Amino acid sequence: MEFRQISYFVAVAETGSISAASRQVHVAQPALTRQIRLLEEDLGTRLLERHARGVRLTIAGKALYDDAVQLLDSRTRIRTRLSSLGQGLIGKVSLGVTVTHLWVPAVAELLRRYRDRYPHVAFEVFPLLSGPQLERLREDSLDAGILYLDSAEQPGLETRLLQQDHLMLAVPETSHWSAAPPHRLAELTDTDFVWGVRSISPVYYDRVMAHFARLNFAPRVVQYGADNITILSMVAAGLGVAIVPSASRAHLMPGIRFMDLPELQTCDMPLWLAWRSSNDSPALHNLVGLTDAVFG
Amino acid sequence: MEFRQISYFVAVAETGSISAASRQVHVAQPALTRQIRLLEEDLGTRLLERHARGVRLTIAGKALYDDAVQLLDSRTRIRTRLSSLGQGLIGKVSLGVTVTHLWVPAVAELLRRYRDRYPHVAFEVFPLLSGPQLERLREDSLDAGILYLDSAEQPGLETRLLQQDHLMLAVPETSHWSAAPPHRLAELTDTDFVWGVRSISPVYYDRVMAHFARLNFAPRVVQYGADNITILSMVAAGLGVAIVPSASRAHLMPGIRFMDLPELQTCDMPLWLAWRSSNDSPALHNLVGLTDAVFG
DNA sequence: GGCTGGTATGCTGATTGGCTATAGGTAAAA
DNA sequence: TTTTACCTATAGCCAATCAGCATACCAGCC
Repeated sequence: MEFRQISYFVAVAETGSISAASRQVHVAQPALTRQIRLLEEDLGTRLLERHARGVRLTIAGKALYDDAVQLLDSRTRIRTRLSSLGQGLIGKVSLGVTVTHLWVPAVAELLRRYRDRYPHVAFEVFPLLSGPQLERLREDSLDAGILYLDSAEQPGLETRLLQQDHLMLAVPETSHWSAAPPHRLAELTDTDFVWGVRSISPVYYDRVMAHFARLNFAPRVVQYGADNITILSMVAAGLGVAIVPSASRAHLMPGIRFMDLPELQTCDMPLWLAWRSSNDSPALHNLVGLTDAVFG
Repeated sequence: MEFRQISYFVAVAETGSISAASRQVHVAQPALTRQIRLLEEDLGTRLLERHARGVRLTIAGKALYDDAVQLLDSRTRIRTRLSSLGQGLIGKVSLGVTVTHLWVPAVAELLRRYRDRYPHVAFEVFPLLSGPQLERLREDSLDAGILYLDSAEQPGLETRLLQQDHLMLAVPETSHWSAAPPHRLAELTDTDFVWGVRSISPVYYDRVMAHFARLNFAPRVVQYGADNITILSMVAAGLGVAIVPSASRAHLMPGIRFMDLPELQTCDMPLWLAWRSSNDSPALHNLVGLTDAVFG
């Protein structure tokens, strides 16, 4: 039983004649006669009653017809599904984004445009910090991530620079710094700082610490926060000032003033899109393409 | 996309290696390599990542695998269904039986044995008189019938003689004939008869009438009944005597005595099994075979 | 560097599938 | 009844396809 024979048989069944079917499928009549006979021999059953004016289906032929149509349908369905999958029009793609950057307009734009353009792709966005993203990329439970990396060269990963973040200062509106912004970090020696925990995002943390070491400045930390939102909440509550990525500006939290300091702006914090080099998902590559369009 | 390629692909997917699959399907490795490549070209998608230690499925390959397995399952399912159908193990068969003969032990035995032997065939038994059976056989809404025919030769039908019925007399137990059975029909000249209506079973009716014409006997009919049961009920009620097929003996109705008369026993009433010659249903032919066994 | 276990490729022979021509059969038309 | 038209079946031939063999090539491993 081969697909060729099945489609011939369906044509014969639908036209009620081998000759008519042969014209329909653009194959000579003897070829069809033979293929039908081969099918019958293969199945061990007569499928047609041959008459002078055409053929009629036997009981077995009728039974086969329905199944045959279904088989052919299955085949075209598989074809179109694979084709859609190949173009990344269906399937699934998962993306990790640091919570901080979910609020950045360009990122939001990316998510929105992807959903608009590929509405049938199951698009899952996971709010994850850089460390967990990297882990899940490596273990293949995440297709792509928007995250901080210590280097563009990541074994087994491909990367693309999205934007260059810097650091900035976040102070409570109630603080005297709010009215009279500092110009140098040194002015903040006696100021209380809210600080991050290293474990949750070592790449970011180490980068900031390295920069501060170069500046020879050691903040007086009075409080630690688990993530950026927590830290900013504490700043808003007046617990102290904080050093945050410039992307945080998108948060628009009440009670906070963001300020740029030249010494902080020189700390480059590149934001990357990363994915496994061996990931052949077209849906993912569409996402990469769209990222180029949005950030390029 | 042909079944050969699909089954090769499934083997490759399951073994994770073209070479291993080639051993499994008993085909040389280059042939498999080529067929897989043809399949990929046909579908316009890469299905395998080739590595030194074997192959891995791509996204498209994984997607195809599930469908491919289903396709192969469908194929074997179709095969077994057609085979069962060919042996008459599944499908449907409809049989008409005259109400009178439903009670005949051999017929009941036939029905029971068919159900036992072919439990998965939808076996429908229709209580119908001979005329309607013949009609429905001709219009193909009945597979077989157990009925009276005016001749064994029926155009378009095949027949088989089941048994030779005769006629007999049915008298009420309350009748004086019950105590002193008649020996000749002539004795019944002044007796009331319950008679059948021609239209419902012309073959039977005409045969009886022809026999009576030969005997030169005209019964005094006081009442007509629509079918055999009705007629017998009237006899039981004492309305008169009746001439009935000998098969009616199986009915065992209270208040009735059946009696044989030589003149009635000479009226042959052959009971036939009949089916359309063009009916190729194996389930039907199994029924015919079983009929031979039961009645043969 | 050689070995091992895998995939890819070129060549050849066998199988298969399709085409043409034609035979044979049956139902409708003449 | 004969003829015609239309259908299926068969035979023979040719082209395309497929499988097998030998071998190249490639990557990891000792």
